[in-house]
Amino acid sequence: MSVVKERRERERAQRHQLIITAARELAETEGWEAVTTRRLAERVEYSQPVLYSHFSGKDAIVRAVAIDGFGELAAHLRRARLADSEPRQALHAVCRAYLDFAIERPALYQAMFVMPTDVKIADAETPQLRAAIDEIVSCFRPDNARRELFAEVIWSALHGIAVLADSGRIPPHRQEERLDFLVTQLADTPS
Amino acid sequence: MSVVKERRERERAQRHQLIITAARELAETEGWEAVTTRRLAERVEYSQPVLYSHFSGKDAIVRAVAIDGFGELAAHLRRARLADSEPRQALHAVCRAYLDFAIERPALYQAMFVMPTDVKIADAETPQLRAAIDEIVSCFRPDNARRELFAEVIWSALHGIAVLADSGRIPPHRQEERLDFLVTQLADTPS
DNA sequence: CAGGATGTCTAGCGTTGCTAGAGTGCCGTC
DNA sequence: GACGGCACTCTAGCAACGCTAGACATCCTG
Repeated sequence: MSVVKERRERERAQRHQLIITAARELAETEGWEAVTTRRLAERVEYSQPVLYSHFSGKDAIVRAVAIDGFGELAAHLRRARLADSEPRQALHAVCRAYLDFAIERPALYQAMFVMPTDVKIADAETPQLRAAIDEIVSCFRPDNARRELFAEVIWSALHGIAVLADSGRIPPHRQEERLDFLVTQLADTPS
Repeated sequence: MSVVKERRERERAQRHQLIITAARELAETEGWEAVTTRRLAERVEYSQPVLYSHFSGKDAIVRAVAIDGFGELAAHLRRARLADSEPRQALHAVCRAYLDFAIERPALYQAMFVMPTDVKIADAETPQLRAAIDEIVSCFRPDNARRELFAEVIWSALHGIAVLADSGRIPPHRQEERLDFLVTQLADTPS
């Protein structure tokens, strides 16, 4: 492979990422309804069709943003978990980190978890998402046979709290109180 | 007011509801992305502009469907709660009823809780939604000072379980197990 | 230096939510 | 009972959307 081709591919990869970050920034500042292919193309200073040489369509761009987000979420949760060694506090820290992540990047969080994408099971298909959830699982002892189930329920609760607060359906204050209650009740498990 | 005018208004109210139910049926059979103003107009056998004489726009139609859903959800939960007199079992029954509702009418549930509407705080503005949530609150003893908070967290968890299962992010089987765990852990509260 | 492949752009298609203005028919008044 | 006016509905069209075809330019290869 020639040197030129390598450079081309490198530039292409850069532009690929540029599109993703541009879409994300546009969504974070003006909301996803403002992310149109025209505005996005203008933002990356190319014409519309180049978007389609990188992604199969707009949905694929949103999905790419979401996958980026999964990786960041996993890192964010891992950092929180390792900061506290006590398992009980670790769960608390991870849960708080999850809610912080959702609240500080609402648009990114939407792309990851509420917008209609076909990112399915939190498993092999998207290892970053699997890794993020595993951070919750890891807060329980390895010999806990039901820790997978516990993590699913805690994740669900966190997700519910995040989206219902974001849409104003539950009052945004008292999030800390809700978090305390959730962890207190779900942390000490019978088994 | 003349008799004719009354009849007109009655017919108009009927058509109003016809639009709402048509939108809902279309969404439930083909998904919300298939609900366009043209298809909806064709379905109610009128031209597009009549929709705008009833609703300010498509969003308002979705919101009307959602509000209808809130009322149904409230009735559904109330029925479940009153079937069991034991408070502990009542909470279990209400939670199961909530998940059933979400799973059996996914499109309606989406309009109510995931699509971007400006239905805000679960309070005065939309009494039907408030009534639905109060069914969860009512599962706790009136002298429980924190029952409002408990209900919010349980609602959040139920919502999370519902949407993550619907989008295939957590395996759809074992919903019963998750429900059991949730109720067992959150039902007996310290206070 | 020509030929071909690669890559980008202009232009446009079909569909979307929504609206203006024409047309129609029904009502209440004299 | 004819008529003027009003309420109502429809046809037609706008701007913006996601997406694509085909022309044009640019660069590497033989």
